[in-house]
Amino acid sequence: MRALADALAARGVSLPVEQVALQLDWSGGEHGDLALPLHRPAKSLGRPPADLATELAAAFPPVAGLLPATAVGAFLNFTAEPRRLAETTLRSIFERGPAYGHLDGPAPPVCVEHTSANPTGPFHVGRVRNGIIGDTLARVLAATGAPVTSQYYVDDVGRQAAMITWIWSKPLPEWPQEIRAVLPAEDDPRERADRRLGRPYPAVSQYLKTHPEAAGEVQAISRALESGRPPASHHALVDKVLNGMLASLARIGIRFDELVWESRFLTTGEVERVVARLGAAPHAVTEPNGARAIDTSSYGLPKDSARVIVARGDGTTLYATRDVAYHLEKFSRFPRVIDVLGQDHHLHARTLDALLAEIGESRRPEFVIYQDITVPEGGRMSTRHGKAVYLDDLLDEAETRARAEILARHEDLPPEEVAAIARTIAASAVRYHILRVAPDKTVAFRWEDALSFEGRSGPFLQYSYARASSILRKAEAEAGPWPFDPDRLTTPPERALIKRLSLLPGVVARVARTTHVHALAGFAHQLAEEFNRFYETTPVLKAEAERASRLAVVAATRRALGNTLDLLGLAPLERM
RNA sequence: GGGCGUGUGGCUUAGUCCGGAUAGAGCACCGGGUUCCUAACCCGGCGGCCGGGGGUUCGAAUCCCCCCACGCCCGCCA
Repeated sequence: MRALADALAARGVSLPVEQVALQLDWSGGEHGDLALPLHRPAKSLGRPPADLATELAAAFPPVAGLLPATAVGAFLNFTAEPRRLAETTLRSIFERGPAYGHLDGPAPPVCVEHTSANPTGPFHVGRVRNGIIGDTLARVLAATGAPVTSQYYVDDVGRQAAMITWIWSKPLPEWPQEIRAVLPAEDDPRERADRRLGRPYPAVSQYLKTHPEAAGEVQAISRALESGRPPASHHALVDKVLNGMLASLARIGIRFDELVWESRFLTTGEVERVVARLGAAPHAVTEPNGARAIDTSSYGLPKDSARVIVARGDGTTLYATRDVAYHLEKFSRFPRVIDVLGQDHHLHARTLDALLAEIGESRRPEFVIYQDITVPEGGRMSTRHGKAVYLDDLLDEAETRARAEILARHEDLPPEEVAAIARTIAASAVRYHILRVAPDKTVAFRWEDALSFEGRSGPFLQYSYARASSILRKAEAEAGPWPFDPDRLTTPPERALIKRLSLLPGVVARVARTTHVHALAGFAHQLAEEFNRFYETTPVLKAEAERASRLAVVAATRRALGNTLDLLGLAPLERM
């Protein structure tokens, strides 16, 4: 299929119209696989487009793997020769196996930083959108042949982390009453650390607004953290909360190659060097109170935020300054650097760009910006405003429902297997539900949608995979691999399915280029849909002459769908 | 006020970067389908002046301009 564009371009030159190749477009419709609109060239020739189409169709030389070009109205249509498409597609899937859909590479090493939520407590669904996008992007980039490193930037020196240490370093009797009130009457030892240790956080945040003396204590801890003398319990505490949070993410398949602790850049002196470089920068200014700043008005930032403070009068630094140090380190290791950020960080991204420019750094991270997840009452999901749905709660509910669905279908499965399948279904439902929406679109969270196992959902993909597995399981007595005869794969559902299978590598390439991971989610649904149509209309095990060839189609679909699930971070299921 | 983003059937959305044929899908609703490989499925139907207006073009959901609505950001927080 790829060769088609080249073949046409080569011939296009010999045709009277030069810009032919530029008009090529995937139509994917009933008219053909590739369509060439001829309105423009016809106009420049002063001829009716339909005439030109007819003439070109007749004159177009045969191309290997293509049916003869046809003229429909003003369009010149090309269709892949189904026999050959089946042949090359199935063969490629069987040869490449788990790598089908992957590109040959190599591609330059890339760093994907995502999630990086402050270690202050459990994840709500809004925060998890970052990880779902980032983790999926990392998987797709790896499939292009790039060595990928995913990073979680742990802010262990900021005010948020200081708040956690502040409250937990006090003996319980000394806790302010309004904070203590949020603790449950009895400690549940089974509770994970992020939930237990993060529980007081919203109350602390509230309390500090009205209690300056407490805010002062937190400030003191903050300074201690920045100066590299953290309270004894600090690191272990943050580590515990963080590990609880990571366990939560692991439930939906999100994982990290590296945890990057922000404190590291302070202790190595890298932040200090950044401050020095910024002090010597072209637009460096010093505020009356001794704070160091950069005037970024020449970078087109909104004028109200044109002055970016990089160090306070007391010498302590701010998030943006430390982020510069972090990015310099990333640039030293990776030719390509991607940051996944919520839209509330958009201004920060532009500020970071400006600061990098100020110190003469020419490289920039690529930002993948996504919009909020909102709640039905309005506004975005937020722990502090008490408008949050926690990932664990959502997954727990999804598991409960999945279990009921499984039990309604299978009475004989051992409980452990039911539980394992339910976990997998729950994870895919939640992950897919977030993944399917374009990142620049706000997601309005609704329980009934997030818990859907039907239609455009993760479980639908898994169900399709399970159906394919089931057929192959039943056929196994006769053992694969299945030889196929392209001449026996001629029904419309078969052809449509095979065409879809052939598209996966192109989708991977496009997603890697655009970072639009939701497009892969869309492809997965189309593939599963195509397979289900095939499944409903085309007998496989009971077929006679076509049996082996159809089994090959099922095996190829199972493979390609499995690879796609893997790229999406969803687990395949042999039965469900 | 300034900046960024979004607006597509009742609801959720794809397509917008790179303009082309009848704007794809899911949910809901209506009507069908299981002696046959898992009905978490399939088939059919209903439902769209693509926020509004202007412009460019043979052709606009897509490009340009203006307006409206909604969300977020505009800290010596992160």
